[in-house]
Amino acid sequence: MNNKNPLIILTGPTAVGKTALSVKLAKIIGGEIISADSMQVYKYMDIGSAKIRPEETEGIPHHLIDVLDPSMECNVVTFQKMAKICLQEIYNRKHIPIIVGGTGFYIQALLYDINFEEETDTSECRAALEKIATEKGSHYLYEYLKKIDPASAEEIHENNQKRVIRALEFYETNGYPISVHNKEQRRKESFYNSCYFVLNDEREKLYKRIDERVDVMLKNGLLEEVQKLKNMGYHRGMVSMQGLGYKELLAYLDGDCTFEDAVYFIKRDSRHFAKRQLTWFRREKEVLWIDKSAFQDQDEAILNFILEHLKQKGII
RNA sequence: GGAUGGAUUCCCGAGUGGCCAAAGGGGACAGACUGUAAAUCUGCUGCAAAUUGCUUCGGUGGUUCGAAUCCACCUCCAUCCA
Repeated sequence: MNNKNPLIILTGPTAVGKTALSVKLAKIIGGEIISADSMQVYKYMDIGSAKIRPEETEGIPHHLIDVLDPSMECNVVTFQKMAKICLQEIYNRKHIPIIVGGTGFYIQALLYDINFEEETDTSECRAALEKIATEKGSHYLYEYLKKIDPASAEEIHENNQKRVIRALEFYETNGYPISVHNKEQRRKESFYNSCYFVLNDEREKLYKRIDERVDVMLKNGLLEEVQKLKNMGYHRGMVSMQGLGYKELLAYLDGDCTFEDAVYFIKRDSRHFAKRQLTWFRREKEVLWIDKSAFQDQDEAILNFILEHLKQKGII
């Protein structure tokens, strides 16, 4: 048998219907939900991040939602740390953890227990590199990367300044190339006895649902929510305000585009985001795809499929 | 009824005789991703095949060695004058 701890992952592109399904699943198997969502971690960002409402949880514990102030910066490492603590507590309660959310990178970090080097504050180093980039151009930085870490330079496109800077930053704070670190971490096997489900639907239906959901969010007061955040002092420079729906509406409120444009951008970028999520999940190993249309959108049938696999794995 | 402007590849839009399957943008599609990941970045987009061939620029004819580009007529759209 398997002496690894059980872990269920239920993910999929934005707006497929993860949340509703996850609550049903949790009720059946006695699970607790850990959100793997880079925006739902933040407080006050309720409508735009499609956060579950208290009355919808039906008593199922939800973790890592509303835990950070939007002025803080959430990243994979902080997520991983918080999630591991949650997991331990859930195991202590003899419950089964269900990871629900669309941030593939966060899920990966947790599932493979990727080891991130302990780094002290790198913001100074990063700022210095960003300064060089604006002064001397990103090409200059890329040439530098070629010298100190040719393997990374090979993989990272010159135009991808953020990742070039991160590779440089890693080298300067840890003293060895990030490509070496990544190579080691890539070899890892799943740390848990896991079942990784990706809920998906026909592209056309998914896109339609995304567009409609944006309209619903607007109707439910998304603009007011963003205005409130703006009034509280949160601004576009913050990581939290990079979220879909937030950055566009902030641009509108700052007078950089019309309201119609902002809505158009939110819808379009959400669709693009869904595509990127799908690309990510396709690359993950041992993923169980759930095509909603193959189940005629019947939650019961989908749940049976899930339960079947959980039994096979000995999780339930 | 008259005058003028326009109709370009999925969309917007450049192109005004050869260097044009046609700039650029958008969308669509595909991909990368290991401390910003709802971020950031890349590729691709007429059809079929090794260098090539075939079908495209509202329609039909014409001029020309050669036309998306010039001419004629027609259709539709926009604005203006009646």
